[in-house]
Amino acid sequence: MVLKLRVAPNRNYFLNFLPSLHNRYPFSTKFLSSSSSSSNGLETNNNNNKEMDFNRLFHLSTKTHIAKRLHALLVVSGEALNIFFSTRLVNLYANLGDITLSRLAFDQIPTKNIFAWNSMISSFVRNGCFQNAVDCYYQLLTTNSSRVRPDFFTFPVVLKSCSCLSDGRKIHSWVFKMGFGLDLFVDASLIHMYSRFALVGDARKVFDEMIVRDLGSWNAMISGFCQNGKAVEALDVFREMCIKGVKMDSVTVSSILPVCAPLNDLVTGMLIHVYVIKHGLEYDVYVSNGLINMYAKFGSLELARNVFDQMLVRDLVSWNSLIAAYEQNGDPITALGYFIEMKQKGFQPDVLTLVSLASIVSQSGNIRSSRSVHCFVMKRGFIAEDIFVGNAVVDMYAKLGNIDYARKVFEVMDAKDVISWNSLITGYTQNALASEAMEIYNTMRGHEKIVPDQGTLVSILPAYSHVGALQQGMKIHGFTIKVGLQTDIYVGTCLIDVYAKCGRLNDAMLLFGHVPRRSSVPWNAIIAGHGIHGHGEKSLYLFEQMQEEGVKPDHVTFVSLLSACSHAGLVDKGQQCFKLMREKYFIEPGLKHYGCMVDLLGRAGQLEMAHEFIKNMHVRPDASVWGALLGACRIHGNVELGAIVSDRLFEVDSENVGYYVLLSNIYANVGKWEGVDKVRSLAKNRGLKKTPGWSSIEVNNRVDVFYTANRSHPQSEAIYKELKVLMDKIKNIGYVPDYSFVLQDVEEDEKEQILTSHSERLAIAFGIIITPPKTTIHIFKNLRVCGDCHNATKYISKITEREIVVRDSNRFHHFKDGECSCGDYW
DNA sequence: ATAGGGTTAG
Repeated sequence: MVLKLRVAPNRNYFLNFLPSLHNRYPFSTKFLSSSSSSSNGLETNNNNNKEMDFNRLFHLSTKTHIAKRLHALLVVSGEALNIFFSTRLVNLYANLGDITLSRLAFDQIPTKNIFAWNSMISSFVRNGCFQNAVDCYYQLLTTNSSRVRPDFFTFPVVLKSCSCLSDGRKIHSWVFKMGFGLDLFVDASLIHMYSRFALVGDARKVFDEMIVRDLGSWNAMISGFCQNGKAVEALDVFREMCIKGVKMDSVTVSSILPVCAPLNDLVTGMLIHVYVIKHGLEYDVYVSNGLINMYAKFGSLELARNVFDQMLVRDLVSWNSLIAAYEQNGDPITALGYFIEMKQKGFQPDVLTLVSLASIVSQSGNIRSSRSVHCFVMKRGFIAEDIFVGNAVVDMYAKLGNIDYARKVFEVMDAKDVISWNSLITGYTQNALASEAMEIYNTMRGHEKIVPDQGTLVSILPAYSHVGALQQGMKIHGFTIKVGLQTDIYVGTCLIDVYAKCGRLNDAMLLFGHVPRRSSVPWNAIIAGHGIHGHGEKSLYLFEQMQEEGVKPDHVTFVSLLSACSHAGLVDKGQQCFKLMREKYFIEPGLKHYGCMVDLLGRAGQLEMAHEFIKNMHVRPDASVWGALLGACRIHGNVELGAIVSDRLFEVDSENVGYYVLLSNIYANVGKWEGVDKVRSLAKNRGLKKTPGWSSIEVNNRVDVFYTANRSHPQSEAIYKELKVLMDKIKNIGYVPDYSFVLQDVEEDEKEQILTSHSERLAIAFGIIITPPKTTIHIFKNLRVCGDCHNATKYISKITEREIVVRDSNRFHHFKDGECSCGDYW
């Protein structure tokens, strides 16, 4: 049967009559020779309409299998060798995303002209095969035919595919030698290429040497600056372009929009939006996506959402941008809603979606969802491939407090950059695992390629503050000066915190004088620093000064301030601050503020008032609030209220051993041993173990740690001997052991032994042995300092004529000449 | 039949 094509074939013809051909292989020359004469061959109408018919077929080929049938048809009709059609096939397959077939079609062309070469090269580029594109270009250069030379069309594509700078420079010199340098397209590509390798200077040089420029040239230069973070230069070129009367288009707009936020220039952004609406550019997805991102960065979620709603066509970037907009503005619930909607609309999440998703999960604190995100990411192998996703997952687990998982993911990642390390270090610091943070930081310093940045310092410094590692902190201080980060407010603030928490308040103050202080961040640190040293009046003074300098206090400022008041016993001032916070600065108190207030009233002995205060709270009190009141009950020996409070406390947190210890303290203090037993068995039944108390001291760049009643330290014997001598001496001048701090119901001499082996005393004795006379001793204790140790230390400071600075989990105690800076109020 | 310049991240 012979088919005669009297009319141009349509889509149905294509689909219904050609499957057998397609199955037999589109490129076979055997098939070609047999088909031109034999039974199942096709005859095309050999008239002048032939080309038009194939043109239609090219247009109809929207899927690879249809394209293959067209290819087969070309073969059987003897047109496969036609250079026009075969070149179009190369492009057709490439546009359908099948670069292998495209390449095959190209290879089948016996005599390739420059059109064919250009098509092949650009096909590679369109499919992201940049190396193949460059290889193909070099192949073109070495081809025998002297007629086939690169032309104006060749260079733009090749430049786009340069994966390294040396290729780019080589091609630039070719362009120059062959005289293609004055072409608008070629020059725009050169500008683009140099910008991609962060050589904006070279790009600018090409731009400046251009005699004629079109919109594409301006766009290339503007985007070159934008993508290298040179926002000001980008806007300058943009303005110059406007002055020259060149009208911007959607490409200009989508390049320039991302620099509005870094420049904090919402006005320019909105003016561009107006222009966009006026010229109907909003129907371009790039433009609308750019607008969504810009508004999101300014926190204008409604405007971002408006742009999104008005879009006729949305792509993955639109969805990602909207999801990230809500996620980054602290609304994970809405963000998650859009993620679900996006999936319902059939969009496949990509790496950027997952980065947002990980943050959504950590913000909403949902541990179960974190597992599914992790699985999702693993299934696609993203963790190994994409540093961004891996880091986001590490960060997610760290923020959820699941630091072991964070560590596991970190270790599975193939490639790690400085952010990966920072995320893990921050994870450890924020979960109060300072020594692990320090260990990771030290490992990181072992990798030469990883250079610590601002984020690294901000992640490790709080660990040093936490354990009082002054010398390590000072090392970092030196480093910041070396790399020019000493004026960075975040690093500066962390250093202020380190000095303050290591007992060097003067140094902290000195540093405060050198850090830019227009933001509340350094103020909060220095106010808190004075607070933990018991200098409440100074904190209040600094707060006054802050207001005078026009710096707006935030909720952290008030936490620092209120806790400063509570440490110094400034009850009235504290209450005034609390009032000021709400009435002048319209800050609603959070749990931390309430906790400070309860602490403030409770320590001052206003237990009932504190209790009333809790009852009137606007939010549900958590363990820290009840814990503050329980602590006050301990100080003032109020057993009845203590029992009531602990009931409330164990309702919200039954896991924290510290509170059981506190309650048993209250009972032990008044000799109610049955109460002590009850609490102890309660804690035991719940499987809780007492946190071991330890104290540390940093001498000569090393930190020695002492555990209560432990004799494993190499100088243990000398330490206990020294303690014996000290105890005898201070008893002579009036020290009387206070056995109420001993929880065990044992004989008196045993009680004294227990008190003497408290970790802070071991550390102090060690300090006295190892440092020269009259040196100040700095001790760090992980729990609160024991009342009897506090008393003993006062006497020790007197007889040894030493200053002893003890930092416990709550505040500082400066012992000097038989007195403590806290005035026994803590 | 072939060409340049564009949006999202930890």
